[in-house]
Amino acid sequence: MGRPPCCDKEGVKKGPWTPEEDILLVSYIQEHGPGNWRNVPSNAGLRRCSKSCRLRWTNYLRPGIKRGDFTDQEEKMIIHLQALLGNRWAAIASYLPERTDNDIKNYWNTHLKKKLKKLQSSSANHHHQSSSSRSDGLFSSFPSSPEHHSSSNRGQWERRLQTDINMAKQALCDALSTMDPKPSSNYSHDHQLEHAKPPLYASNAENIARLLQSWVPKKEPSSSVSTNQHSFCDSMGANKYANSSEETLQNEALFRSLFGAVGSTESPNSDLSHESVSPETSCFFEQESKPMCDGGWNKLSMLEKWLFDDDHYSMPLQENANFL
DNA sequence: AAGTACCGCAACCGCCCCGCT
DNA sequence: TAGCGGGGCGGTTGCGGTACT
Repeated sequence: MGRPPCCDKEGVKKGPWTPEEDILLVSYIQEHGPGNWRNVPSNAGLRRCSKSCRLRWTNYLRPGIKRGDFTDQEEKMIIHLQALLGNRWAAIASYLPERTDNDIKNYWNTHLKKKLKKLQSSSANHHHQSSSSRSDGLFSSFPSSPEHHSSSNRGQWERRLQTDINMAKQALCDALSTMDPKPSSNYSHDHQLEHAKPPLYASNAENIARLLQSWVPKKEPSSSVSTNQHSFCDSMGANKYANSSEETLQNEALFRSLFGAVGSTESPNSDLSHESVSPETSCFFEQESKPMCDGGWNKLSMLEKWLFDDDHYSMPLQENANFL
């Protein structure tokens, strides 16, 4: 007997979610809590696949989700975590409680990949005539996956990776345990979110309010959905991108702080060492942390510290330098 | 102003993991 | 112990918006 589909293919609506559907879903989850997704569509009166409901909730409606521009700090964490963990977006997202794995994945694919590629090519040109080992080491610090490594080093790489993952988890555990008297060994981002944001559905109402704020009842259901959604996004501060000059400045600052050694001639071990977090970046971190209500980022400073710590930054650099 | 190309993101698809029986 | 099924995850797609010609 074959496995039945999670939902009937017939009569199941696909495509963009309407505000009405969002409201139905959020109302249901507020009342019953997330979980048992198989029953959610029927119980909530939605003609949607259970998976679709779950995704909509986790990627869009869940409380505490931050949308819009990624901060430099978030970018750095994503870059470093991607180097460390590969394309394990859920794992990466667990360290960025306000971002979803889908968001991070999209951001990586659309922004950071290009950014790093661009940086890689520019640096390759810059160092073409000089010793290449330096730049190789730098950019090999951001492998897309362990497959990029030679098989002879893979075992070693994996052991180090596992060690660092464990250390990261421990650091995060320590950081989070100070927020919540009930420590958890499970680090799904949902759990972290719940710990970091004590009121379970605190921002649901906010999400819905924002949703409704820009929602004009549509006359033609098929045509206004995306417009509404964009308005929703805009109303949530997702003014997608800053003007280009500002973005350029930010990128430069990012590159300087992230890859401060690029184009310079310091010793190889100085890659992304603590000087990679420039004073202005440190300052930025401080300022950036404060608006995070509940002190979430402040509480995570241990992890940040770990992430930007010399030793851990140098791990992938030094290790990966051997893989090319 | 119109047509085209490109980009970003929400959502879907299909595989995998893991708990339950 | 094997099979089932729910849920999670990463990769991919398709659509709408924007930039360019």
